[in-house]
Amino acid sequence: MSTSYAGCSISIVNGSPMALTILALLHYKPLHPYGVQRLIQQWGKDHVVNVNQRASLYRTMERLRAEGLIAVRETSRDQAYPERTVYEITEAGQAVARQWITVMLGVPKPEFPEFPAALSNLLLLTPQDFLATLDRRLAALQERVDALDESLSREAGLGLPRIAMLESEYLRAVTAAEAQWVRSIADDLRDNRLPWDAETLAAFAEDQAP
Amino acid sequence: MSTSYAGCSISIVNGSPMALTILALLHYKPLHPYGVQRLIQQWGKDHVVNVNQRASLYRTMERLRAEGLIAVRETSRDQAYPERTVYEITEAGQAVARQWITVMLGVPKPEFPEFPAALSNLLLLTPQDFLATLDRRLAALQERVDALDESLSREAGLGLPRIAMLESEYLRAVTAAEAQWVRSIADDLRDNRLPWDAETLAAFAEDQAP
DNA sequence: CGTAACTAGTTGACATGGGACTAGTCCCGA
DNA sequence: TCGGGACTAGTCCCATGTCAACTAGTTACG
Repeated sequence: MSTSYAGCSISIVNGSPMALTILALLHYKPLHPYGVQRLIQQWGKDHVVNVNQRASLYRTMERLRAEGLIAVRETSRDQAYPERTVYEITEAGQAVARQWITVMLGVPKPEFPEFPAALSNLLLLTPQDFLATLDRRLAALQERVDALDESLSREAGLGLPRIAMLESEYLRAVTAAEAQWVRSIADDLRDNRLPWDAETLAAFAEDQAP
Repeated sequence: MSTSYAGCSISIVNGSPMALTILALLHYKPLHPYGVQRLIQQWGKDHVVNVNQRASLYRTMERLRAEGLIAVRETSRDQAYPERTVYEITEAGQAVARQWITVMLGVPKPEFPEFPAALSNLLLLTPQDFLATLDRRLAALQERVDALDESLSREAGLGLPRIAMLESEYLRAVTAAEAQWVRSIADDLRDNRLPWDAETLAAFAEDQAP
């Protein structure tokens, strides 16, 4: 499951938050899938990895095993509990994890979030509806920022070093920026600094694609 | 394909950038799938909707048709070209589009981008590697901001009203915020304001999960 | 003692994204 | 005039991710 280009063999499996986090946790100690889930929740990382739906978790770990990045250490049956398969990371897994994290950090991935897509189809709404909706979003964003601030100061209170909180710091920064932008647009709209001429737009559309 | 709660029937199909954009374009005029793709590219919206892979486009339109949000207007065969199926929006489609856009604007969707996930597993890297990687990301982000600035000023030059450029404005704002954060972290790291004590972290991990 | 919540893992349906492939048409230059 | 490259239009497969439900045993609580 790997191709080689010019002698440099690269793994085909592409990184994902889920897969990287699993490798990182197994780097720390061998675990069974459910243990991975609990650790992620315990360390409060469930804001960066979607681990609430276990389906992806089990599927991803099976995939990593098939690729040889992790290996079964033991399958222990604790009384009548379902069988737990404990995995450990392989050397290949350690190398790939380092490779993935480098790419994920260094290359911003083009993503297609819903909000800008909705923004580009504003003509379907009235300015009044738009304004009300922006206010709803703003409130939700503000809540998120507050929650991040709280968890940041809680973790700082525990004496955690700053590098251990960078992901929350980052999320806080971009969420706050989004909130600020939304607020400025809402203000412009309220004060009539954002002319809403549906006709001009329609005319442009006619022009461009007859 | 719809459930009703307390008499208020809501559609099961959940919105997506792709689906909303299709409905919006068909609201403007009937089109066949390939025409939708061209129109999106022509209007420069391919930064907010991933339309380069046609597979999703055809699948989504088939789904919308099955749900009754769009309908086949005609299937015309232009000489020896493959058969083109032209779709038009239905009344249900218009209502659902308005509903979707309200939700997509008003409710920030929890997303799990790669960057924070990678940030939370920094221990796999050396500070030197991390710094080099941040610089790569910063350069890429700066390029994006420049490209957005350029397209904004080009569109403004054409006389397009500001509401027609909100999505680029938004992307510019959040991308610039991300770039600024990355730069500040890189600077802190360079000036040793970001202590990198792997041992302290490991000790914490031991404490929390024995 | 019963029921609710937790532990663990599984399954199926469905959506998205990337890449490749077919197959015909049109244009441009050697 | 012939061949290559670009465009038109649609299809298929694979990998991955998300949601929701289902099983089935365990612990806790009233």
